[in-house]
Amino acid sequence: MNRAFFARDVVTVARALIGVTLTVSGVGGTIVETEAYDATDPASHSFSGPSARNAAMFGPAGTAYVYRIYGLHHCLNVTCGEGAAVLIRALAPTDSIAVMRMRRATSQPDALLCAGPGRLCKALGIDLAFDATPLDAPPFAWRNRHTEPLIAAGPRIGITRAAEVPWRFVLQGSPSLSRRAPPASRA
DNA sequence: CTATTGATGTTCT
DNA sequence: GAACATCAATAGA
Repeated sequence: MNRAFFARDVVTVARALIGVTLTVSGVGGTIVETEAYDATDPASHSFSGPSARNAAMFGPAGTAYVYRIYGLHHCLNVTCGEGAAVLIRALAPTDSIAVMRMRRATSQPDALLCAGPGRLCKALGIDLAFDATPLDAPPFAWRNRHTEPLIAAGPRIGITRAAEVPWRFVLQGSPSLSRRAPPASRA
């Protein structure tokens, strides 16, 4: 993935990331769930303008936006410029699964090691030190998908404002989603 | 299987 | 103070 890949419409990027494989220092998997947020969106951290926390969202496309949520967990986004970003919500583990299992300290099946934004960050070792760092350079690495995935769209998870906007995208049928696929699917 | 609750700290009003 | 792009453990059907 190069910088131009991320510097597009945020919904386009959110859909284009499904099926792409992301690793951090060689640990990771295939992206199966994303959500789009932009500056005109009441649910977005960027809606009320720049702040100390969301500065990365207003920086260049192709950087990480990492924030702490509920005091306990982290969430990873890829920025698309102009206050827009895609939240990476779930991966299907493929690379260095043993490392992810150790970091997560769980007996859950492999498929669930990165099934959720907080779980994903813990498995990949992502914390606030990664905020505002470039995504087109180590430790980040990307592998393009080679076939067009079957994507379903639905409402985003865990928000209260703009709760009906269908900007959550999932790889249909994946066992690694943070929740089941939305009922209404759209290609 | 679904529903509920506690943990925990930063950001925003 | 309240809200928060969450998770794991527990209780009940």
